[in-house]
Amino acid sequence: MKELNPLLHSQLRLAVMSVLMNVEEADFVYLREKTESTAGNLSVQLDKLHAAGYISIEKGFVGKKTRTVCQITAKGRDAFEEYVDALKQYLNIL
Amino acid sequence: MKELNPLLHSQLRLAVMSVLMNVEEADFVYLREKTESTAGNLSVQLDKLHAAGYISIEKGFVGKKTRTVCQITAKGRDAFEEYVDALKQYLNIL
DNA sequence: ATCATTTGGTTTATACTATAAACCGATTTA
DNA sequence: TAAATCGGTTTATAGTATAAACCAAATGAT
Repeated sequence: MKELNPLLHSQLRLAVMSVLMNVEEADFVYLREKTESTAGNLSVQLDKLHAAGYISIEKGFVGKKTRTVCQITAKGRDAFEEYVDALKQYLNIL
Repeated sequence: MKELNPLLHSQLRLAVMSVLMNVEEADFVYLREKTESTAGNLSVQLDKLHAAGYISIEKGFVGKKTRTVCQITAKGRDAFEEYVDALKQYLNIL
């Protein structure tokens, strides 16, 4: 049986990736609201996705406020699709 | 966003449930081979599924050898289907 | 007959993970 | 000025997955 990429087999990271698959970019606040997660948890999981090269993270400013913008990378896209394929084996459906 | 049932959101438990969804019953050895897991890990995860009421476990004999037979329960079936539905949200593939 | 190996598991130790609480510096509001 | 809010990060902790170590019974080898 194919392995389920453990980096993606996590509720919050999967939710983040799912959002980023369907949008050009998303900032920290938007992701926190969309995934209904706490800022702490989100921060940690974004770091892991970034460390894996699955997303890019850019910190900038809007006026005087910081803004953290995330995008999925090509590698992240591939990994997500592979994860979905592997999952299909486990579910025997979809 | 719907929660992903943490009892099912585990690689091995999900694999076990997936097998049991498609077969009338399965014994320990078959599950170990089919899921390519170690006996220790499988034993622990079967207990958890049993404790949750998702599977039944019957220990008997074939000749002089012990045989542990598992079956998915109605509750397990429901939980599995709900898990799949929730997952679809995360994967955006309705 | 006895020693070693295999079979079918269970228990236990460990390393990893997810998560929220606590925190921080800057900014806005009172 | 003080207090509350915003946008996060760091850290402490509980929970989880996993394999290693173990066990008792059965089988195989000498």
